[in-house]
Amino acid sequence: MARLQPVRGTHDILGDKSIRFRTIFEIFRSVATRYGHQEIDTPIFEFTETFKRTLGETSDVVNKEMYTFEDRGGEHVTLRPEYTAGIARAFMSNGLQQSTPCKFYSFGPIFRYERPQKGRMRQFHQMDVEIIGVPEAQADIEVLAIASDLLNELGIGQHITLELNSLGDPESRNDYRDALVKYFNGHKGALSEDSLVRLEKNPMRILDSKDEGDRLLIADAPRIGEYYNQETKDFFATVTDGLEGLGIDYQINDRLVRGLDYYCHTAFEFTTDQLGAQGTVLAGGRYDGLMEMMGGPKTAGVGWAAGMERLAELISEDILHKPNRPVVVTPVGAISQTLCLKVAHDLRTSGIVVDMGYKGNVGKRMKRANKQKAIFAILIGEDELLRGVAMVKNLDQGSQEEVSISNLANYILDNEK
RNA sequence: GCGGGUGUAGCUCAGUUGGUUAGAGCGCCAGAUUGUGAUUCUGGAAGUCGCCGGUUCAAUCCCGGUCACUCGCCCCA
Repeated sequence: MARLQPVRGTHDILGDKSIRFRTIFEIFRSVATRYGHQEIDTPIFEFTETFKRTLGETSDVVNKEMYTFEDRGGEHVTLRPEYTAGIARAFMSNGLQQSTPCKFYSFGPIFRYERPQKGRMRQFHQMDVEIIGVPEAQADIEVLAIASDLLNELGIGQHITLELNSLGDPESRNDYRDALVKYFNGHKGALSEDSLVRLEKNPMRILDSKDEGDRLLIADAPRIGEYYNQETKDFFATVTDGLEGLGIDYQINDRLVRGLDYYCHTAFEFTTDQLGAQGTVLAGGRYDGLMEMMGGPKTAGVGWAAGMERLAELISEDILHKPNRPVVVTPVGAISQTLCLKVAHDLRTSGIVVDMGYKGNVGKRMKRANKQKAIFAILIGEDELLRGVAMVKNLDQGSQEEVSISNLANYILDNEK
């Protein structure tokens, strides 16, 4: 038994969970498709270099969270810890610079070597949306609209807040970073241990700190808004105006920063208070510097990723895309076995969900039909066989009536809800 | 990677101040009911008490380690 368990932080997806995943993905696909996005599936692993270069050597994702290994050919590869780098790589590999704008969506497993918690695992699943090759703020608005539509159609929009910030263009961002470093350097003695490390590696991260002492300092720290140049202000105003025009609520959070190095301008997180410490359900932003950093031509991009497992915990039972309740075909005695197989097959061909047990007497089979929440049981014995009819029992009402076998499919299609 | 909690049947959980055969509910299987389900009744199967080691005449219980889960930190979807 000891080893008959999944690797730490991985889970089997079956039953109710599987239905939840499918429901979310189908709604996601429907929304993304309506915005003209095309599906893209990139490999679940890439050369390690692809992620190292884009995520930044100092990020936690690169330093302690990647599933990296050497394959038999001596290549250094890594299970993807996020989507954007792989999609950007695919964009360049396939020469899509010729075909911008590119609007993509994707769904699949993501891997991070982390300590598991609720809503956080080592293999989890993300849905991803990217618009590549559009420097205009309209793309930011559109991508946020997709997110908003998705959460609303999942029925959880009211539990989720959109937190929005602008990291500014590179000039604004650098000015602000310098000001921040200067400020915190003057208060080193009061900073937490974690934040002292952040000060060296990723100073803007300090703004995120949950440490109480840090929070006092942060309250008086320079605000990013004070360092926006005109271009940044205009860009951000276009985004917020667009959201207001679409009736999408947001909250400016100027402490919201991104862990990844390639973001600029718009950064956002959709958060909830219903998932403990893992409140972020969907997050993303603009990454105009990414492609260049990867060695390609300068290409704008904006997108987001949403965590499937976290969304699956939030959606309510009644939006689930469950399969139709089955109809159960029940031979009464061995004599009608062959006919029942044929009847079941014909009903399936007509699009009806049909189950037929493999053994057992009528009582057993009815019990099983009930357990499967079947809507009808179709009983065919010697008597019915000879007369070309079937006994159709409505398992909700307990009533039954004879229906001619040639008319069975129509009868069921007319009477199932 | 750091700190706290937990681990007894498929599931939810009792229990043993260390002592012979470890319990319940739900679920599962069978029968009452071999041409009719849901209720009911009767019976049954199912546990290396997470794993390894230590203390002890004796450990599911105490101690150590380990694995997994869980809550928080770091970080993130």
